[in-house]
Amino acid sequence: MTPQREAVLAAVRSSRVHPSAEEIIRQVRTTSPGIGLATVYRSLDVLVRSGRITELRLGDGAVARYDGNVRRHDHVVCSGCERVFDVEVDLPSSVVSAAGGQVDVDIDDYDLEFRGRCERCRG
Amino acid sequence: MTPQREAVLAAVRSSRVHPSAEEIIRQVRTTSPGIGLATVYRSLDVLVRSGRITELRLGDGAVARYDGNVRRHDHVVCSGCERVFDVEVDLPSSVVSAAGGQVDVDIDDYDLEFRGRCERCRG
DNA sequence: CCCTCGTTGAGAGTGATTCTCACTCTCTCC
DNA sequence: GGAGAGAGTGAGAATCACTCTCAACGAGGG
Ligand SMILES: [Mn+2]
Ligand SMILES: [Mn+2]
Ligand SMILES: [Zn+2]
Ligand SMILES: [Zn+2]
Repeated sequence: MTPQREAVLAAVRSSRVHPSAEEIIRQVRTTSPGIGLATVYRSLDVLVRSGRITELRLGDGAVARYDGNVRRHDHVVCSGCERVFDVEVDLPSSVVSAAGGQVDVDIDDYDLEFRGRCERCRG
Repeated sequence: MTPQREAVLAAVRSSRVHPSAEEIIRQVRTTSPGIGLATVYRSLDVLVRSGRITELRLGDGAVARYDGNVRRHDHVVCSGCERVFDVEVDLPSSVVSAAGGQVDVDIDDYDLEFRGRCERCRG
């Protein structure tokens, strides 16, 4: 762990919005102004690989978002403003085994993403 | 519907592999050799907007994949070979309402993606 | 025929991410 | 208290999947 990686990790952990790389870079540069773009992307990769953060591809998948909460949880994405909210729901294991019963794949994980309109985007 | 759009639709519908744009282009060019890249992307966009096909962002989300099956169903992705399989599971509506109860968002849809290793990639 | 307009194909452009490379640190190990 | 090795860095070029621009085309209605 280098100072740059610590700074990136701190930025991801302290954010509540599932930030994109660009948002992370802006945040990190407030305290480490000289950090390079490539270093931030490399740090994110190192942190994801080591399980300290999670990478999310939500919505149209155009940009990666990062999550400092590595406990299993799911997300709700507003289709208006694209904000991402955390939810903790539990998918009955019968659903997972039903899926596993239909294809010859050992399922070991899943991602569940809900979509809808938030209160601001409803009106 | 122009001949190009028909050709793209036919290619997506006849594929069983949730093809990417590149795979679709290759297939379409076997019967319509002159079709342009931009036309294929535009056709895919038209077909998605009109609800005749679905766009999927699976796995790392780097490339879009398309699905001629527009009935609601879910997918299992092999983390070894990245092949995509269809499954029909039903998510209890209590799970959706549990999610909706935790955030102020009117949830109207969800995507559920399972991950695991297929029989080929296990050994 | 002739106009209009939606569509097309080629190629340039875009945006997020990744790669390359010269340079700098931080460790050993004399 | 250097010397060398190796990991890590920042700048900028490169990549990749798409998206845009634009001149040309082509069906359909006067
Ligand atoms: Mn989260
Ligand atoms: Mn499918
Ligand atoms: Zn919203
Ligand atoms: Zn496989």
